[in-house]
Amino acid sequence: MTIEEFARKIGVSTATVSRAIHGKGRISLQTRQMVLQRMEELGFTPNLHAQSLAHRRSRTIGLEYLGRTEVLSDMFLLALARGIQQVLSEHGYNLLLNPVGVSTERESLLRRWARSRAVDGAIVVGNPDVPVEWLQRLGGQRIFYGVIVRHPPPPIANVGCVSLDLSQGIRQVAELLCSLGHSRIGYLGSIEPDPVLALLRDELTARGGDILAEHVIYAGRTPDDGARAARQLLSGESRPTAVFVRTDVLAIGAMRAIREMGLQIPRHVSVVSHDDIPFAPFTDPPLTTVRVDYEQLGKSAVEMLLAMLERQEPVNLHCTVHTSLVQRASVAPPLHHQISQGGLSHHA
Amino acid sequence: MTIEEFARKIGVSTATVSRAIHGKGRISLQTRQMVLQRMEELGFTPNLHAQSLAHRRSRTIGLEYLGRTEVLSDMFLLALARGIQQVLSEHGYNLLLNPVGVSTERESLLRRWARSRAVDGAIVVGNPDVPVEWLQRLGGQRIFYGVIVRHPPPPIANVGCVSLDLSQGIRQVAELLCSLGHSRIGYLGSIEPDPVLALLRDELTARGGDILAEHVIYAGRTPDDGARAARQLLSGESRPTAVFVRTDVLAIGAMRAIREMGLQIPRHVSVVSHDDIPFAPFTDPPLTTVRVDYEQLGKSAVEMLLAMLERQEPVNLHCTVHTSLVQRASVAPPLHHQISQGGLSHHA
DNA sequence: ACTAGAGGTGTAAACGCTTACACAGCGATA
DNA sequence: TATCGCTGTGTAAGCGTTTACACCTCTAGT
Repeated sequence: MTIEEFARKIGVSTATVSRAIHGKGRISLQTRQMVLQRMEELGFTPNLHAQSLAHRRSRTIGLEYLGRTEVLSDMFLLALARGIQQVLSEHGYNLLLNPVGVSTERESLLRRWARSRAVDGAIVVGNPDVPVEWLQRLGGQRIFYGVIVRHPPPPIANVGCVSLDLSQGIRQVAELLCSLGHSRIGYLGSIEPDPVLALLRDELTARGGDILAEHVIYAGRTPDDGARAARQLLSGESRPTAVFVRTDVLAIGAMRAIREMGLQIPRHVSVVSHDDIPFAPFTDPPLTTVRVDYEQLGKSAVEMLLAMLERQEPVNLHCTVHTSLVQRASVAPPLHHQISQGGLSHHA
Repeated sequence: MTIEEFARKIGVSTATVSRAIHGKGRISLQTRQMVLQRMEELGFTPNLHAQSLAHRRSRTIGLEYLGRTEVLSDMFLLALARGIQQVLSEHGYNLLLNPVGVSTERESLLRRWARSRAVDGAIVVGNPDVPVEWLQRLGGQRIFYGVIVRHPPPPIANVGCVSLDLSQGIRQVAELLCSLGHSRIGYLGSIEPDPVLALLRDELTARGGDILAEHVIYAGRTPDDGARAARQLLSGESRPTAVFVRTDVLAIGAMRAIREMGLQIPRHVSVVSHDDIPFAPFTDPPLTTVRVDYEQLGKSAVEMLLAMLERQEPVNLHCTVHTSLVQRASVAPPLHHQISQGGLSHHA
């Protein structure tokens, strides 16, 4: 059923129907309610494409995901999507997904979206990151973007960025470990370079702890990498009493290796990690880890994007999302601490 | 840039441009190539909404997910989406996501999609299932659906169904356990009623194994539920030498409980489970489990849907996707078997 | 030489909505 | 009573495509 047919059926003009639908323009309250009610009754819904064509906007935004697909950590996408969807639905927007494909052509796909007016704007998220040149080229178009990025680029017109600020979570890690009495902490990283090491070391030294150079080791990405690195780290002479593992995925392997070495967690070694993947509460023991609120990341990105779309001008806010520690059973005071200093006082 | 502007710029009519784009209608090869080339150069992309309006189809299909959001097992959505996207992109279709919201209004949202011609068809997936009445009401519309469903409903016009056929995977479980020498097997279910129990029991008894009534226990959904159930199951007098756990999520808890009871896996008790969630290879020990190919499930649903869309008639195929066992370290011959019968012969 | 048919192109009417503008009715003001 | 302004409604011109139809130019068949 078209608007014309419907209008004739209820005895008004198409303009009146349209005004009733959008609630703007001059229309009497009475007519408006009548039209809306009869819409329900007759089941008339305006054609979306005709609307988009006339409005020159589709109230649809696109989601583009670039990058590596990882078995275990991909689930952050789910949380991200949930956040994105949530905000979009509150504003009556739809979400369009780009078809999968090789990444070399992703950029032209995005451009195509923009030019065909398929979307009013897009959220771009990359793993591990969205290349800066990409973003710059994106800025040239008449469309707005909200990107979720690891390393924020210099400001770009029409491109709003949201990134993570890891410092808060890391500070909490330092606070926790030091307050438990750990002073010699191991660092099991993923890939170099990794600013988190410096962050953590600073926070630790400010509280009397430290990360010795020989206790820093970069592992890789998989649980097996983590296991290997843990064996290496803990087989040395002066073994740290606590280990910070850069990702939960690594930590899963590391904890297995630690157990296999005959050490107990957290009795002999405490483990703290990062990301809080859905599985983290179910490791053995449950993992103390820094939660990354991907849902919030998605929400913030969409909010920035929508703000731009509303005003039709770059609101080039660069905002960040904080992290925070989730404490579970994988940490405890160090063994020597309990004995030599009788210090259970640090127990929460 | 509109098609008119572009056509004028390159000195042809809009009709010619359109014919070049779609490669149908009478147009000389030479002209066509010229137009396409100049499209690249000038960066003209036809307006999607105008196209959809004129074509009366959008080459977009919707994805509707109904149901419970579970922490750990939701990732099946990711695999599903991957499969869906894959097939869609091969056919040049886009994917539209319904905004999140309460499930009571989901149906009217779907109807709205259909009536507003936002999508040509939709994939519907429900957890745990899509209500049959729903499907029946869906069938009344002029749009096609591909639904992923646990219990296939009676045939409905315009609604193609794909569901899982669990029998193959379950048979393989029985084969594996019996060939290893297990004869008394425990069943740790999730929620009643559960047809898998009957399936497994049949396959087992056909091979000399069995599930005693006192070895059947329904746990729930979470790892903690699994742990509780495992303790109950294995603390009895005659404890089974192997346990089939209905879901990996339950198994994670069950395995922890088993370890805590001082039993070794698989030395004292073998564990086989179902779903093969991404984490399954990383449990301790890695879980032997039945893989459910969600990606394929998504692909099949889309293929059915697209077939209907092409021919514009119900191809009411109801297809199924099979499962298959993935063997990992959580199974071994039973202890008594190794001793009393010296039977390591069953080791693969 | 004339026509039939086919291939190539252009013109203009849809597609189903929005909205600027015109216009009718009507109470208030002069 | 004529004028103004305001409210509510209708008319019609877009929005940017597709495609049926008309037209023109060939080549081939008679």
